[in-house]
Amino acid sequence: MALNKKSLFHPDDILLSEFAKVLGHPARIAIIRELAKHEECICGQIVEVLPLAQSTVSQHLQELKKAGLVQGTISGVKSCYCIHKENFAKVLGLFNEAMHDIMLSNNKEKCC
Amino acid sequence: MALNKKSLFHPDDILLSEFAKVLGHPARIAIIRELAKHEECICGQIVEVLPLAQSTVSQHLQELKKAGLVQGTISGVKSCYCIHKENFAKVLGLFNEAMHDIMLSNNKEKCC
DNA sequence: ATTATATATCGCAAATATACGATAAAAGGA
DNA sequence: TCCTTTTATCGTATATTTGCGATATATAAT
Repeated sequence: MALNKKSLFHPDDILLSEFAKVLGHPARIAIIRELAKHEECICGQIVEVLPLAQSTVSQHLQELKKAGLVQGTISGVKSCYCIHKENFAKVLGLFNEAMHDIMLSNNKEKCC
Repeated sequence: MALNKKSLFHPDDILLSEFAKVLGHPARIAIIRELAKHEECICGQIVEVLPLAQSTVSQHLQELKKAGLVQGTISGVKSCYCIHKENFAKVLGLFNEAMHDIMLSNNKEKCC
């Protein structure tokens, strides 16, 4: 690869691709789903649900956090995570907007 | 990594993550946008628009094709691509459904 | 027939991601 | 205080992705 070309793209495309990328692993989809499922924010509970080692789950959580889709606080020995709804809604909105634009694009019929 | 754990996840999560993954690179977002922008299906035109070598663009196109989001036919020397709207709409629909469920999940207030 | 053009594929190098075990850190309980 | 529990981080191995140049292939043009 030599150099990372990602910065050469349009910021909008970078933003959307980063949102997509972080959801581009089944473990992270599963984590988000698990967080959505429970009132209480989960912590080590997620580890039990996923077929992955604790350290790996922790890494996935960090990535979701870094992307702003999840927030977490330490409460005692445990760590509490939940979906960062504000951020999530915002980026999801941008994503949907972009996808919507694409879907009603003007290549009416099958072109190829 | 040793073994690929992806198959241990729920098929739904795998499907969604694969959709997200293929959109997880700015070049592929840009390609989709470019395809949506023009009536005519683009081919080498995409190469001109992107800051990447022709072979790299071709690879990204193949990935989009493999994921079913794009279709392409050869017309003469040129190659014509367009968005596979049917597939795209279907997977996007599933994705939106899942995201929607997540957004109206029951962790009412900030939990952490 | 030769040449030019357009695209796909191959082979490789480098970057990133995935995964785990080991270990660190920090709080709670004995 | 010492031990246990919970989570984060480090180091490392391996897998995957990204990217390019070189090359193959196939059509079009001369």
